[in-house]
Amino acid sequence: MDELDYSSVGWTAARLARQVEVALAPLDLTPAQYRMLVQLVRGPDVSSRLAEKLAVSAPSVTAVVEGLVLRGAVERAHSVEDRRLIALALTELGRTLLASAEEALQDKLGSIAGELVDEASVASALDALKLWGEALDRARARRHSAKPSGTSGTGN
Amino acid sequence: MDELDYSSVGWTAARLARQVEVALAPLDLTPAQYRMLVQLVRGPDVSSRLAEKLAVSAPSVTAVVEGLVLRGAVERAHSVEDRRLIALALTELGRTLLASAEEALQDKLGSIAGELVDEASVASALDALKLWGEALDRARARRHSAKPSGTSGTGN
DNA sequence: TATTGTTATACTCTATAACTATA
DNA sequence: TATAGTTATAGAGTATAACAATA
Repeated sequence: MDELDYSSVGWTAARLARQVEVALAPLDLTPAQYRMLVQLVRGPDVSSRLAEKLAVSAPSVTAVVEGLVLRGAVERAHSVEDRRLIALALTELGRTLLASAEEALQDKLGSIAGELVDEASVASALDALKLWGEALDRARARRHSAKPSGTSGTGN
Repeated sequence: MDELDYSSVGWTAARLARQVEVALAPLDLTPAQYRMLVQLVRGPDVSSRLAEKLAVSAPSVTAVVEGLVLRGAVERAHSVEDRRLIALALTELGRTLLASAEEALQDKLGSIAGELVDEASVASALDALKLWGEALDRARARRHSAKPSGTSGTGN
């Protein structure tokens, strides 16, 4: 009961990553920008927490957000309580952009999944990806609860 | 029988992509370099075909390969028949590097999958990712057989 | 002093356009 | 002329280190 085969998991994830990139390109959206939009559609947040959640450095957040702000998809708002904090929030345009991105991704990944022979396989592939989503959520939760200043660097 | 839920497929793929990046970073390896190594371990190939297979432009291949050549992981060899062609091949160091990368990816993705409650779910998640690998193979085959000069640009 | 966010800097990937070498 | 690959150029994401503003 312990013969789990991880042999191609990295390769497959890396290939899927490239397809995500390809699917978003026509929208002039990068994977990093897409991840930021998804994170923000769940509600406004501050830069430092976004860095944690997205597993990137603080300067990366600044850079990615800057592009989205220039594009009118995200707005910055200084906190009145602690003026060091800057809340980031999606604009309506940002929501529209995200919706387009989701559609593009579903089209692309859907057409890939559609290559599978039977619909049961397709459903299985989709379900499993949902399992990965669940696992990612838990791994993230553990990362943050473990210690605000993780075991190594940004904790990734 | 047609209620497939694609709602979170893009998001999950995008998050997995970042984790791949994070896992490879300690090896000073990027996802693009990793994909190149995997492609080359299957046998030497020429730049133009690699561009197709990896779904990137020709100059991208040049850039990624250049880094790997400088590092001693890949070697270039002019073809004697058609001197325009340059076969790219992994060196022993390249194979070692790839092995390390696979290990790092399996560790990282394994620890994420390990967050799932029961082992059956973990097995299911791994199996499903294998399904995606299969789907990606078929989509690639279709892309190439369709037409050497695809429907749009490089075919992505 | 500690924290939040940005700026400075450097490197890689990506693409398009232009160029070289070969066919 | 057409093809394979590179070079030129530009834009974006990433990181670390240094800095500013605020606490």
